[in-house]
Amino acid sequence: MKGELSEKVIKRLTLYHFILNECVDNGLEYISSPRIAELLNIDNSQVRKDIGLINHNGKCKIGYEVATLKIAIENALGFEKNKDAFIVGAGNLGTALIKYQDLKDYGLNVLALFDSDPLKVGMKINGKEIFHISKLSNLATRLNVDIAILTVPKEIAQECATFLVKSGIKYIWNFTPRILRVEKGVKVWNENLIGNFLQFVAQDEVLNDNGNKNMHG
Amino acid sequence: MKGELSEKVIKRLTLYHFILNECVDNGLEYISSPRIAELLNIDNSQVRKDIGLINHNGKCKIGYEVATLKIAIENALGFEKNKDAFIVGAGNLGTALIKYQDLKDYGLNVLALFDSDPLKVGMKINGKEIFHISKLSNLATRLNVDIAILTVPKEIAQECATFLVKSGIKYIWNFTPRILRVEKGVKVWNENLIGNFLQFVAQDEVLNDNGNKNMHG
DNA sequence: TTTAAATAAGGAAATAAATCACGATTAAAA
DNA sequence: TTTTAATCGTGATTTATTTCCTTATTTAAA
Repeated sequence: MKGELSEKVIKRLTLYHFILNECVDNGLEYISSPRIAELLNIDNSQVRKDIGLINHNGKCKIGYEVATLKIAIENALGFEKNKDAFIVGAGNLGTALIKYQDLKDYGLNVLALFDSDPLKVGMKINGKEIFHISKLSNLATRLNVDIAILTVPKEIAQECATFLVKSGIKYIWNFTPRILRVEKGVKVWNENLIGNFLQFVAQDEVLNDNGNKNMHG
Repeated sequence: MKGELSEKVIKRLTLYHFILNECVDNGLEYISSPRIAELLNIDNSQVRKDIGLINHNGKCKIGYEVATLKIAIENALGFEKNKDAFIVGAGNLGTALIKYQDLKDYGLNVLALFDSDPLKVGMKINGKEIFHISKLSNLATRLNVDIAILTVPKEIAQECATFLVKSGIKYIWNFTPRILRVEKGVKVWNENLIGNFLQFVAQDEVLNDNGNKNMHG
């Protein structure tokens, strides 16, 4: 890999990966950069640049081999490495995520959920048990888990984050609308579902440009 | 507003909005750009530039007024406009989203869900009825809805999208891992939950830099 | 075999974004 | 009142990203 991939490049690579999966389903062996670019409404040389960044080569006049490019992207983005995680907060979003097959497809393996509600503790969702939050430290150590998906109410987001860090969690995928204070060495990825979509809708109504667009968030 | 806001600016503005909400909860009246920048691990002049883009002014030596900056961001991002939407696909993600209070907080009002499963049709989730997908065209016209949240299985994503467009839908918030072909005038926002997070984890393990980071996706 | 057309690869140019630097302002302390 | 220090606002600079353009390759058609 030629250095670190930027956020923008990563997003496009995941979109290329979507397209490659569809090619596999349809039995397509090759796909060209102009074709990928057309589907995403972007410049075709950008597609080639991105693919070049992960050191993958195509064939002139033909395009890229679907099977090998797919693997190259998976390797570049770390999909092939299995990573264990906990979901903290067994509410609607937490339970939706545990049922979300895609997480597993992309190598993120959720081992258990945690909640403080005694009514939820002991229940199983999709075969994964909900433990009381007080059990998290022990289990994180025993199972060597350092990734947490935080889906608790915003009011307790910081408190939970502090607890997670104390329990040895190093990566927090934060679905709460709070900016978490964490100590050095801990990384937070803030997921922000709605912001971009609304702006996407709002801005278009202002511009009223009416071109078709495929955008990624 | 000074022209169109870039995707990156929008993301940061939503993060500032998170911080401002917390300030309101804590009774803080003013917040400075260095403070916001510190929470997000970004440059403080960037915070000022972003806020300048939405034509909001701060006070030297004091910072920005929380209440008015919050409103300025809400106006810039269109949170204050009420927008009606349908959820298409009453699976796990669809039902989680209908229960997700944040959508409403940000002005996105989900009126109903749609599914093709006869067992689901007629049920209500959070007071919102699940209709058979065949009813969508009529309801979209009657209720003047042009936003659809697509949470169906990937195998039928394109088929559904084509149907939605025929039914008058103009904005598709696409949670499926497929790139949708839509005609001119229809906009697709591709939500891609996992890609960035995994890269975030994977890349850090390679670098092992151990600085703390708050990042947004 | 030759020609034509589609494409990859990658350097160069143009555009966009982030950072730096500093003057102006202002609240609070001396 | 004067000084000090924090902060805003913004032009200039640097860095990153995208687009453009040319060359080389290769398949398929003439």
